[in-house]
Amino acid sequence: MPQSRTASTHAHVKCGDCPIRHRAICARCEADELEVLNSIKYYRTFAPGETIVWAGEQFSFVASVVSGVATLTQTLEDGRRQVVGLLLPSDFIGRPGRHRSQFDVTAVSEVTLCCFRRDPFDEMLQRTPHIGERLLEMTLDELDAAREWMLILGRKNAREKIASLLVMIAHRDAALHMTRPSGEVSFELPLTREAMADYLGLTLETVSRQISAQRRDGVIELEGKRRVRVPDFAALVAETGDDSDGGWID
Amino acid sequence: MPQSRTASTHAHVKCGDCPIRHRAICARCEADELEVLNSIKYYRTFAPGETIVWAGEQFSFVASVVSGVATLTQTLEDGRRQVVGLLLPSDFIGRPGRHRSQFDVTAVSEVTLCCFRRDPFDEMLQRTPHIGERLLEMTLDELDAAREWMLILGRKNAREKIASLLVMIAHRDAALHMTRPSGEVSFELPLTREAMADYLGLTLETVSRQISAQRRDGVIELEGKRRVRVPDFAALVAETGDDSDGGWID
DNA sequence: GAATTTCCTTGACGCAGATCAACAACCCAC
DNA sequence: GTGGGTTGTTGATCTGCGTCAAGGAAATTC
Repeated sequence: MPQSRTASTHAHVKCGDCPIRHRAICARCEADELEVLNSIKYYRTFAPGETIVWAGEQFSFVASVVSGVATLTQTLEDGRRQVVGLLLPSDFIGRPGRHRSQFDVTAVSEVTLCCFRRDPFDEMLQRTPHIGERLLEMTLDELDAAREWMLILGRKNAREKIASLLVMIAHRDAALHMTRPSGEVSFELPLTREAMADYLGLTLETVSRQISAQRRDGVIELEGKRRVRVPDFAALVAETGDDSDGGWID
Repeated sequence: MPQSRTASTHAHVKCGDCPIRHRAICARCEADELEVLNSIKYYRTFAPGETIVWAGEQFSFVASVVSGVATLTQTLEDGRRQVVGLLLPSDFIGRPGRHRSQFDVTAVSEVTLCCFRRDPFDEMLQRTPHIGERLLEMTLDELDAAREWMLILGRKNAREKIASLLVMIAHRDAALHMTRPSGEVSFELPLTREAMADYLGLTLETVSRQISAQRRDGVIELEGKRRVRVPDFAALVAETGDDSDGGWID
């Protein structure tokens, strides 16, 4: 896995009531644009399992995830499903010039979005080239993440896949508190066994078995079904088959 | 697979001696910028198997592929390898703000690049926002392609994977002549069996067996080892397991 | 608090694809 | 020509994970 990524050099806008920072909007534009942002935004909440956008659907807004977890999925005609992206708080939905979604966007937990109406947002983009640059940067991060996931899907065995997923979630979780995971780590698993399976190209039974195996081997501990405690993060990373812990970014 | 993608609405620059169109550079800027482009470009050729950029290496240029085929690859510490992207003629290497490659870029056949020196290219980008928009658009195309490939890697069986690869190559091949594949189609396979395996998350033996099987079943015909004739393209598409032939773009 | 539903775990078994191995076809060097 | 390297094909065998099946734990509904 790539060791170091281009670190983002500037902070991101925190607007109005959102507890997250809007990564799409660079801080250099903050003073001028926050007012515009606040005037065109509204919140929407989706229940677990609810579809946020269907594949092929035109979407009338762009949005940041404020809380909750959503997935991007593709489905084969016979129902086989693949999660191709996770949307966690501060992730962005919708792109300029992409008026239709390529994938189903589905809420996994209860999801709150901070939506911006499309047309005014696009206008703001025209006037504010920094935001376009920031969007390109975020898109490149997503592209890197997708390509890392291709390695996981194509070449790792079930045990390595589970470890890789846990490491990724731990990284994303730590990033929210501006830290990096190390030593003892503990986090919430935001996905069902089935969603994990769909992300990793496995069946839910295999996911369950591998989690049990890692638990037996002392690599992880479970508190309930969803809370994971990792006594030694380096040991979990060693299970991934990578030569480093990857550079999962904010 | 996504059915229709955002079609690019404008043509792309054909500069100097390059037989390809530079997709990164939008035609609206052509008049002003062609001169700059031609003043900062040079050609480089790489032999089959030669590494163009190592993962983690700083690169001093951005480039378009003029001829030949290159791969983006990732390798696990024990040598398992995954191709995470194909670079075909007119594809672009390097991104603003991404000064290091995340992946190994390797020539598969003899590859000629049209390189632009990095600093003047970045300056031109500053002055010409259209190019930035075009780069974002291309990056989004790559992201969509990567996510489609995640479905192939995670959820398709060997036979469907082979069919999907052949369909993709046929689409890319046809796009060079501004057509879409249909009816009888014939094209060159630019990859070895091993490279195909590394792209599809299979072994080379399985690739060979599945190609033989499709040949036995009359879905494809081989002329030599590398030239493929598809008597009925729709029949090949039906082998992919998708509900449509996907929208592989230019 | 009983019934239903959702989510998870574990076992038994089979198969698609990996692995190991032999060989064929073709290239280039000399 | 001959020899050696690269690439591709095919067969035999093994195995990791999918499939099918049963049941447990916890939340939700009535």
